[in-house]
Amino acid sequence: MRSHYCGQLRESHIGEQVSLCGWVHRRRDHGGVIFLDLRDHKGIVQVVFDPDTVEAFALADQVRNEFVLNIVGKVRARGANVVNLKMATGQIEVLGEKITLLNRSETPPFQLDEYSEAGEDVRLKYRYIDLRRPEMQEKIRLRSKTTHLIREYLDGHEFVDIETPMLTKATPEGARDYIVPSRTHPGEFFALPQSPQLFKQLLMMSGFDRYYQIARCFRDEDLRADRQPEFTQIDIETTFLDEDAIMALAEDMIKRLFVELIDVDLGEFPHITYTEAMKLYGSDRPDLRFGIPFVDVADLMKEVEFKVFSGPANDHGSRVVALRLPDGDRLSRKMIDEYTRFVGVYGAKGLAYIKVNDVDSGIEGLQSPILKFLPDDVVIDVIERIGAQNKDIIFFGADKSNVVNDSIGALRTKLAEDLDLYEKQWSALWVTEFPMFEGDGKGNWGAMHHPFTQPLGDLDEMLENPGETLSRAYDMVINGNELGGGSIRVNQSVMQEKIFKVLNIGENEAQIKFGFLLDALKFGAPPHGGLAFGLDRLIMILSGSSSIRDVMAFPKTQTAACLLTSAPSEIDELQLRELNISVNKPAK
RNA sequence: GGAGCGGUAGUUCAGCUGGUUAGAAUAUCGGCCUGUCACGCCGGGGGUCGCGGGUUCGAAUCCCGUCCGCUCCGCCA
Repeated sequence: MRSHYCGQLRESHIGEQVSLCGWVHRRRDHGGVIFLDLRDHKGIVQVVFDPDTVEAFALADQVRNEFVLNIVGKVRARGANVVNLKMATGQIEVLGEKITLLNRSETPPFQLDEYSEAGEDVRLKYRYIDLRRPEMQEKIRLRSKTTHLIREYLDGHEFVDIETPMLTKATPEGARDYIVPSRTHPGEFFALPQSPQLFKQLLMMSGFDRYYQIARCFRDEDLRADRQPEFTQIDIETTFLDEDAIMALAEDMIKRLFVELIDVDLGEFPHITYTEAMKLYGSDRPDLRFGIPFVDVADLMKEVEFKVFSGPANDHGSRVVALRLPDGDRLSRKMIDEYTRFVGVYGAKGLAYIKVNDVDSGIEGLQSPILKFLPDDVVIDVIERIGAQNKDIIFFGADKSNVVNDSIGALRTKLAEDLDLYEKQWSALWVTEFPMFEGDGKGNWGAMHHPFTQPLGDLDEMLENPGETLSRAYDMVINGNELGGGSIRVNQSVMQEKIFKVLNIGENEAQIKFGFLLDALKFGAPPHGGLAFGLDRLIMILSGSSSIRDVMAFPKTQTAACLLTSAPSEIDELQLRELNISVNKPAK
């Protein structure tokens, strides 16, 4: 039926008879001549109909947008005065000889041209039409190319692609599970996997040496612009490799993807420890496309009444940092108010700042609502430490450490975005030596990565001092996005038991939840480790998308619903009975 | 669970200090047009102002509730 793609026709085809299949992108009727722009996924070509070809002309008159046609015609050069340089096919056109109407179309719910913008809800309801748009075609095709290259790379490095179950065991750790009722075991439930974590570890114990899977994962948590309940991981696990070897391999793979897909050389990834990342940027996924590091000044302010920053008392677990924005005089009062509101979202109770008018004039050269609350020598010391220059604005965060890190860290990236402070386009790095545990301040510990991560250092010391214990975990960060992460796993049951002990998971509980893993560790479990990348986020970055939904063919809305299929939906009474489920609908 | 923005024609939006018949652009339909390419010109049709309640002589507009979409915090690795 088809001899050529619409978008592929060029001057080299002039004189050829072609048969094209596609959708009517636009129709221009000039009475005596009709132009149809025919579109397929390769692009658009103009087809001309002349009244001499009576039948085809009559049909071209009837045709409307998004009708599906087969057109037979002859490629010819356009006259010099009607060449369209905006079109890839603009040097030629097809003289239409015959139209076969393959299908009609109702008027589309939104216009498909590049000049119209439809709301996302309409686009999602008619996703099959939205995906016809070249922009969406490009993103979904980029995704396909990416997974292809990943498979090619990993296959070439002796990785084995192995599928793991989707119906699996609920794990109370981590995120909320999506639950599937079991018909054959009344009252019992499967969970959809949050990640293939334990299965891939078991596969290492089975001697597969190197495993990968492009695996769908599920987490029943609230959505964000970069988070969907159902998402895809590039899941990787290896045996007998240490973290440096694993990072080197993953880095090589990602670098190749960037070169081959978007022609970007990411360079060698610097390594930075978690501790340093938090100290300098207040974030475990710092955006290093620009500088502006935190400068700690708490020691200079020991004697200062902390209230001037609206923070809590100067006690343990708090932090005071300064952030130096060069040419800060470009910020209006209104913008500073806006940033004050912005940090408030993260729990900061205010945003103190000092404007540096003339750095050589001492205290006289400074301007700030907080100056009157601070001893002059303290202010001068701070200004000196941060290396202030004229026109700078110095922001301050003073509060509990996590509030300072979250709020000033977010302010740092927000300033970069708003003021375009980027010094380079790409920044890829590794963050290493994450803490093993995070506490709630009441002596309860949770695993920061997951409980199967190996701690660094002595195990007895870990039991003594969980808060100080680091781990053999690592994250890859690109432009401030956590792209992936992993760790060297626990492969000895003694170690695993001690970790459970810190997590206050009793022997019984551990047996019930992870008994199969603890058993497996006793039968010759080799050293192993790996990592997982968020495929969706990777495609977002590669395609420059601001929403994860734009790189998924059929994403869900913020309430985790599918506007296309109207899922989730109620099910039959009969289905419920078979599953031994009764539903209590919440009162509306 | 919380904060913010939005919901008006098929679509994108204006109207919102309450007051005749709710507008624009585009799409759509009809007519004209032989070189356009976001064609042009003329004419027409098209509205549960998200939904429910309230205030009022009168509500798209004010108030309360609710649903939906988006962004963010919490949550989530």
